[in-house]
Amino acid sequence: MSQLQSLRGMVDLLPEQTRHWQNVEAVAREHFRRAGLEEIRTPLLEVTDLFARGIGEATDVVGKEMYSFLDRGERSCTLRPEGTASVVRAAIQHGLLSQGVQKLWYSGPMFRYERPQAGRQRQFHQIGVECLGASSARSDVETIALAWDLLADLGLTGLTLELNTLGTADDRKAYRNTLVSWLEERSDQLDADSQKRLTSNPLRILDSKNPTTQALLNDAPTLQAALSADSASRFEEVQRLLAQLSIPFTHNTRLVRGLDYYGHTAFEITSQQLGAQATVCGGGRYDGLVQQLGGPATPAVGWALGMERLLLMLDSHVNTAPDVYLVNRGDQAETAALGLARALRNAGLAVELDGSGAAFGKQFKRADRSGAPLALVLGDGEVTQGLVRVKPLLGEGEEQSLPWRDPAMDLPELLKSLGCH
RNA sequence: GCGGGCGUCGCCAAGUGGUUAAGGCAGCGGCUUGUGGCGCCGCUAUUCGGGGGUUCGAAUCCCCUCGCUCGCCCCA
Repeated sequence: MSQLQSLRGMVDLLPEQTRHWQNVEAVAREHFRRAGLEEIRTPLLEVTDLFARGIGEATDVVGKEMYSFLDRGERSCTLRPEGTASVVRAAIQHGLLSQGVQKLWYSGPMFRYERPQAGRQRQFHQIGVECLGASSARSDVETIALAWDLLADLGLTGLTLELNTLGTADDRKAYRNTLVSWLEERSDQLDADSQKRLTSNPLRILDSKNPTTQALLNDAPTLQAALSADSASRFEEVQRLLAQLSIPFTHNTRLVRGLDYYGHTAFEITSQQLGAQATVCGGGRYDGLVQQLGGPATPAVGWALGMERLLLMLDSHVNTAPDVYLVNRGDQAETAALGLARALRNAGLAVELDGSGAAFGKQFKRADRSGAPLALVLGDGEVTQGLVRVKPLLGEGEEQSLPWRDPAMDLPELLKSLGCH
């Protein structure tokens, strides 16, 4: 293929898509504003060590999916594969954590070197929320509710909130041992992948998609049973508060997280519409991360949602029709139209200026297709008379001629008739 | 990293060894410098993702390669 094209898994967003993106971003921003969150923007490129220490050396994300390279100063750099580590790094670096609870949101591209498929790209985009410094079950639920309400407001239906607790690091360690010994006795019934995970990452076996493995797991010991009393009652509280807010959820005891920093509350919001990559939003509590990255012990909870996956589910129609379509033809008219379009735009109208100089008939066809409710018609005749014709395009309605000679002088009347103030 | 499916114009798509590569949509021009959503006419692929091979002859068969796509894995 000699044609230049984008790198595998790196996708262009054309106008047809960017309209939808902007819509989602605007709704999200509004929800964040109401919830008292502020935006943080961090670099796309970070020191590799940040992710190795933050996400976990043993995870797939760090182990085989990062875009890492040496820069000209021989530093190992990595294109961020997720947002949380960077946000935490920035909060530590700038002393934000000594200024009370930090409620932050971010959005932007993330990079993971994976085989692309439905809902999965190498450059993908997340919108995320991090709440640093809050430890209560209430803050977990407030954070979850923010995600839930945002998705609902975007018009998404058929979503499931899956909830679980991962307990404390000690809880997981204890559970890991019981699970491994239980599974080892039955390792002949496990699929090949899961047998491998028995040593590398046993908890991942819980969310295996292999049906026979899943069937086997029905009788396996649960993390639930291995929970300390504190962890268990904390989880009870989270569930109670969600019920209080009438947010439906299912307790999925097999829900685990791929990133090492999660503990206690973990959740995913999933949809059947998405194919294999069903999770549109995922997150949870990560009380140990800040300290692990060299900051003060700070409890935290957050989530991230995948823009591409979200947009796969959205079939909204965004109206991009201009307010008026300016039909113009003739030497004087074409010059005058340029000035009129500019003046109207500066007054706040969306004006599509036909630049073709084509026959009036052609221009009217385009005016119709543009979806504009009104056409303004300017020919040399109008210009000499100091007029512009205003013609309704949708339905019937009278065409009228309005005076227009100089934008600064005559615009108010014209605008008024166009429905502007 | 492993498996399946697919690659003909910006989009959809016919063609499955015989040679001028259908058609539709969109676009552009014209009928129509003066009123549209309709209609009619014309233009828009020296080429079938790329390279090599078989053949008198290839978009059609073979090999390699690139890409897309779906699933595993992983995750948002």
